Amino acid sequence: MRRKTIQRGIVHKTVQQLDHPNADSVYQKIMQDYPDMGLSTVYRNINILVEEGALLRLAVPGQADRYDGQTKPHYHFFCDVCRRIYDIQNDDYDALNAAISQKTAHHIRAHTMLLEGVCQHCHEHSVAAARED
Amino acid sequence: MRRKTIQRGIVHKTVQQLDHPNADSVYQKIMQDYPDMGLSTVYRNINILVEEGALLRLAVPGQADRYDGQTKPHYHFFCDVCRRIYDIQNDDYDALNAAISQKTAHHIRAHTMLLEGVCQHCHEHSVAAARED
DNA sequence: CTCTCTGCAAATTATTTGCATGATA
DNA sequence: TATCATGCAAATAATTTGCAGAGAG
Repeated sequence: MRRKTIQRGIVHKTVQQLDHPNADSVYQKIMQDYPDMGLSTVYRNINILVEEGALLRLAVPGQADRYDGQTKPHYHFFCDVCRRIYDIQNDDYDALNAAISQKTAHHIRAHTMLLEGVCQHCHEHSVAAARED
Repeated sequence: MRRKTIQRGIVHKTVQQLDHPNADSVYQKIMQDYPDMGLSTVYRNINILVEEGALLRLAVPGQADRYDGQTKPHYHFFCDVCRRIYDIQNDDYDALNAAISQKTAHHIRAHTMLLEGVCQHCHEHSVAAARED
């Protein structure tokens, strides 16, 4: 039987407090309040939480995996420039869902779509930079 | 000036011959015909080809990166059960593109959407297995 | 008291890098 | 012949595992 531990609760709460963190960011944050927790405990509990469906694991190109503690169905957008992950909610989520053909797959897991490109914020930055040339 | 090398051509061709391979699969395949090529040469040239846009890098959860040598715009579907990657073409590609709101992002890079779930093939298998119980 | 979980250190996997040598413009 | 690329081995980064002891049921 699997026990519910203090450490797992802390890991879960910390992932939810941060913005799509990787395992090391979670560890660093936890260290501030509980300096005795080990990195492998963070990894072990993250894996258990993902297995239980309490966290979502996001694979991003060329980086450590990120985690998401949000439980409401949504998708993700990864900005190639700032490497931030944005949640795709509501209208956009519904539109994408409607477009997914049942031919392709039997079942698309909620949450797990990852789009990739340049976010509005970074785009405006690059346009502004170009004007200065 | 970057030179065009024999090895880079071999790496490119080999990725195209295989079905969304990881770097090691590409290396193993190349070894059969060119046993003197080094693994780091495979990695180095894969990275150059990705940078040039000749290959696409796909990050999948809990595994080594996969590569795709197809240049026509398309998206991807990763089956959580068999861990195969399927290309999403034509009709489905157009429908997904139409659903992507400009609110979310300035520009979604072609090719880079990764859906995740259970493919038709694995779904039928699991239904058949359930009938036998 | 038993058995799971933890923290640490060592192991593993995927990928990158330093360097002496080989190949190409 | 000056550079750039290669192959090898060592280095690095992310993650997992083995194990002795702590803690919960």
